[in-house]
Amino acid sequence: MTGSSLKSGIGTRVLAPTMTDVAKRAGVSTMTVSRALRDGASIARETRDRIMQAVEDLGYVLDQSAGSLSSKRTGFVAALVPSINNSNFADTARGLTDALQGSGLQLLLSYTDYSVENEESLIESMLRRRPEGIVVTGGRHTARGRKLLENCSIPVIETWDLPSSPVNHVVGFSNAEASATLVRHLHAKGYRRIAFIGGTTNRDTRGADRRSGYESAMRDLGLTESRVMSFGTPPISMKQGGEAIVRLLEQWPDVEAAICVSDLSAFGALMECQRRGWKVPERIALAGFGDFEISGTCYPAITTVGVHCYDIGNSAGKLLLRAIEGERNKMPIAAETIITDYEVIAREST
Amino acid sequence: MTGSSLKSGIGTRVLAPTMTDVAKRAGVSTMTVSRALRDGASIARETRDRIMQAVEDLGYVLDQSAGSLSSKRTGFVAALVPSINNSNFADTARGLTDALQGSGLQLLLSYTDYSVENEESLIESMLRRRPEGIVVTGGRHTARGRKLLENCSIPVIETWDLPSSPVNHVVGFSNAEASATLVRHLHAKGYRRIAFIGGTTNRDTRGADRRSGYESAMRDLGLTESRVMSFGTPPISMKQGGEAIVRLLEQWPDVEAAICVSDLSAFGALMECQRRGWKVPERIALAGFGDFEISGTCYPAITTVGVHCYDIGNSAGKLLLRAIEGERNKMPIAAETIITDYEVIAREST
DNA sequence: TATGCATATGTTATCGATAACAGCGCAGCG
DNA sequence: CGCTGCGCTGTTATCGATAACATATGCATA
Repeated sequence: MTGSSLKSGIGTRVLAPTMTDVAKRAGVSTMTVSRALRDGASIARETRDRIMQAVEDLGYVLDQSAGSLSSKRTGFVAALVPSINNSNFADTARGLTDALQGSGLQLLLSYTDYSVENEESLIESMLRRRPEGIVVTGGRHTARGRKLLENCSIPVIETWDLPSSPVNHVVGFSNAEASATLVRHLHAKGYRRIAFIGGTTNRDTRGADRRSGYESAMRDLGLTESRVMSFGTPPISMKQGGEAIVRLLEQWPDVEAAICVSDLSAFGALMECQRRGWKVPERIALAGFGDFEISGTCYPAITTVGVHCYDIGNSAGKLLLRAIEGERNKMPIAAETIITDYEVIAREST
Repeated sequence: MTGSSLKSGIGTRVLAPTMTDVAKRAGVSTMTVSRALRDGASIARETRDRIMQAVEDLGYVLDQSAGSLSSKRTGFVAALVPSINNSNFADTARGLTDALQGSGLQLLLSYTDYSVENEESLIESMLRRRPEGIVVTGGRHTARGRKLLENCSIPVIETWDLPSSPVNHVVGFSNAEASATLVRHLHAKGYRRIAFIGGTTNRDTRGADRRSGYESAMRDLGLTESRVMSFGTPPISMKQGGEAIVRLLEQWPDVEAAICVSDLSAFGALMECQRRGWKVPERIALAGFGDFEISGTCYPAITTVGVHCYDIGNSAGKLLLRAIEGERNKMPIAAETIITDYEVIAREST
């Protein structure tokens, strides 16, 4: 008999109990145990109690990987975000988790570190585990990553962006347009010599989109001289934001306002200004992106673009549930694009 | 024949290809395919190429859940952190990921929202998927959660704490002792009327430990009047830190220094002071905990306790690898406790 | 009493891979 | 020439659960 029993000392460990062990102990078949451990199945109260007791006695834990092999349901969805150390994406993850709550689906989260190569390998290792749906951040992938997504035959959602040719579903917004809106807001407030601070590469595609949105908005407003300060590998840190603002004002001392690629770099810039006694917004106005908690708390509070991170995740989660439901009923839903809201939040820094 | 083929339109989707499909196409047995897809197995170069071509043609992705059923290796470890929107835990996750890099083990991350009840259900759903190891945050669990961990017969690591009776391995430090060290540091600098700002409940056990460390250190120093301002549900936000400092100074206007349960609340308190024109550290000195990026960047920079978050994760990851190796060789390693370092980082705010 | 149906449980086949062992061909060697 | 050993590939059994179908029992209804 394969036994239960646990660490009774080094080396004496026995195999974990299986459903067969539980069935034997409860005097029923494994099928009955299987039914007892899920709900909805018809089973006598007394039998279920006996089984539960056996489960308890043996310390049995269902082996879902075995179960999903026959049921074809793994009960999880995969989500890839660039970074978990970023409250924007953390909020999206939270929105996803909340949407999945009670659906029987679990979220398995991983982070790409803003690298599409990492993303590719994560997509593959996630798909190996047969998730029922997958949520990725952004619309840029490696060729192979994209192919994996296209061929995986489960619902795919790209978030935080509006890819020009989506793989499948999309929940996001135009970072370029949001950035342009911020430029127009500053312009309306009277600022003309507006600069942009961001990272040196396009690794952070949303950051790159924000820069291009800035550039096109400046052109549209007839402000031909665009001032882009690129500094540091994305995502740029608070500290790098501080260094960037110094360089910016060295290079273009006449700049009146600077838009930073994110609130974090804007905050770094703001603190550096305070350190140097440069008044914000009098000497230089500062704006960020993302409405992180910090930008509403700091003094002066930072003008930013509020993107609805939680909603992105939550909408993606709900859409995913519908899509997975569709798959299960063999009635796949058509690809959808959900565009989420954003708004300029004017604060003291501009 | 079970086919490959993908979205050719709604409803016409076919089942994902299996290893059998690949084997047929390459004219070999499934066993040979299985060998080709792993490394180390002896296989003819030409055969492998043919198989890889078939894999490519069909868009085949290995089904690991099927594989791990027979091999008894799922190739992943589970990690539970209180929150992902907290750079301390994000750093720990990063340390873990890095340690696991190249080991063939993948990290599956989930967050408990600082709730031991959530933790319990996450432990169970993780264990259902048969991870090869599990890392949890803290030493407090529900009774059932603890039992699950004790009986799961895989290596368990509790982090960020030094539980009095650990389940198995531990990688952490004493939050109480670290907090006490900070109190002594402030005392040495001449501060006497030192307060503590934290949340209203013990939900955040590490926060609670820091408070008790503060209290015992104060007693030890002969400073009998301890001033604890509890405000907000843990983890307390920046904003709540701001409100708490105001209440603190209302209640005890003579307070000279305040230790906040984390850098985030300390930052909130600092900004509120600036808003109100209260000079830091002249009117009130502020210290935090955790050495978040923000406390080194803000102005004035915040004195804090640097805990080696990344190292906690990294050490836990390395320990886990050794432990899993031990399990695989049927030579389980003995329970270890690794105590990580911390230090007071004195900055401008005190 | 016979019929029908719902409830409760068991039996058998199967999910998709891998472990363990077996077999085949060929090179090297005595 | 036959034996040994290695490199490569195939066969069979199996991992632990669930789907699908079969069976048994009890009760209501005609």
